[in-house]
Amino acid sequence: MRKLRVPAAAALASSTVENYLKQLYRQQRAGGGMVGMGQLASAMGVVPGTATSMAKSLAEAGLARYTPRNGVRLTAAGEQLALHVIRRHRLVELFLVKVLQLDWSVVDEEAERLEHAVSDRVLERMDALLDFPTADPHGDPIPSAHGRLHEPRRLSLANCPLGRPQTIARVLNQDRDFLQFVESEGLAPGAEVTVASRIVAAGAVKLQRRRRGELSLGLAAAAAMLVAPAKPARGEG
Amino acid sequence: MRKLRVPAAAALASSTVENYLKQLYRQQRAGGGMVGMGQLASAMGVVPGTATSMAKSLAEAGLARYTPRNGVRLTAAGEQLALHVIRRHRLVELFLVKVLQLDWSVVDEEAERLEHAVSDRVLERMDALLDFPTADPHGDPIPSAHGRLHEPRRLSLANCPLGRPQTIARVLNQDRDFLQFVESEGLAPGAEVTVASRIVAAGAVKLQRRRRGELSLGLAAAAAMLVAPAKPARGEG
DNA sequence: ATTTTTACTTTGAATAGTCAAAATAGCAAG
DNA sequence: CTTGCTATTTTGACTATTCAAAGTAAAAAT
Repeated sequence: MRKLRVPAAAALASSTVENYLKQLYRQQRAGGGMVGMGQLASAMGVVPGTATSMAKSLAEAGLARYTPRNGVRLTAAGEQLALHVIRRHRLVELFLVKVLQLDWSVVDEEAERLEHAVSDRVLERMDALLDFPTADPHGDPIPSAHGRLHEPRRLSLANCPLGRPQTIARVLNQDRDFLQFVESEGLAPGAEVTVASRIVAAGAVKLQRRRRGELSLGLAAAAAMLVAPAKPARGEG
Repeated sequence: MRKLRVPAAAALASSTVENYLKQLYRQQRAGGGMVGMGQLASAMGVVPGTATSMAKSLAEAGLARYTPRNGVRLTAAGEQLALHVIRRHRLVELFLVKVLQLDWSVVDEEAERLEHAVSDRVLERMDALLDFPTADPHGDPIPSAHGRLHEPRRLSLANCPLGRPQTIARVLNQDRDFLQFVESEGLAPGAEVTVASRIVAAGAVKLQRRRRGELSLGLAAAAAMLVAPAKPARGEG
């Protein structure tokens, strides 16, 4: 008799571990490779010693590689798990907005708690009910059930060409107030804007909106708004 | 300057504590008052020593009264918290059935995990989306947001009058196989049946269903099916 | 090169929740 | 009363996660 084959995603991680994985995944995306204990610690809101010991545990569990005084990096297994957590998070976010009508500025927060409690069974239902969406309300792509993630590289309002209409594709900053501002100014994903000018020295980006007139953004804010070249609408090309 | 007034339900309990409260609430309903450490322990699947120490913690937190060698009993505060947990559980169950189309035989299980992760904000939305329901898919009444619960005392298939049509009102046993059986035999809440006879010595209850003919149930199963006298349908009174 | 800084690791301790196993209380029989 | 049984309580230990604070290595600065 052969052993029962257990699904790949059967690895059970505590929600603490899930959060570390998620964070590590982000950081190693952003930072290119090894994540330092200092970064990890401050991102997780713990003291550095805690990050060190968690890094070791993850390594022991085969979810990460840890080199003292150098950093951690997820293994393939760790990355898969991270992607599953991210999938849960983003699907839940979209679900909360679409089905429960919550404001997009709060769903990140809510999903943070729910992502650890949603079973595969429930997740599949949400996925189906939402008609297998590919992005969450902030424009963040949703990993597939198999842990595959396609992140198109995009320009932002801070570095896209001037004078050409752009569609807001993704908002990187999940801060509540920021999102509320973005929404109130009509800059949610899907909105169309043109960057009129940039004064880098002053750190300001001047936008031209479709029917709302001008708006100035700080450079940091502009960099958090990813865009895609707008499809020329009928009668405009 | 006066202190900010914090909402009553602000007490934060770990999910472990929430589970103990829920369990305690049930047991002291069923058993009349004090709950013994043995009962609590076996209901929670822990050793008696663990129950003792948790009982003490609950007492320290003001959620229960604990008398050594006698038992625990929830305080008013503990009962309120328990009712909030039960509200979350039951609302989530109904949501899973109605919105996510999960089978009622599995929602108890799922709600067990979600009930600790659903915020008030999310819960209110579910409540509204479900149009403020008063019972979950098993017929269990849903406590109000203020922690009030109305449990009509009901007869069961094991003790209701013979020969009179009854409507299934509530199924007390949440066991997956049992629920699947109940459903497949057309005995879900809302169904109408008549108890034809009871042979107590043999522990058997014979039912007459609307258009499905006879069915025999064990006494334990019958006792788990609560009923209400059926409203005489038009043309039958 | 030697010092200083910064980042990291280690160590010791705390909390929540748990178990195993030893100690004990209360009661039931004799 | 004394023995025994059962339910309960205690004690000691263990895991996961965390912090504070002391120790250390590598990099930066002089």
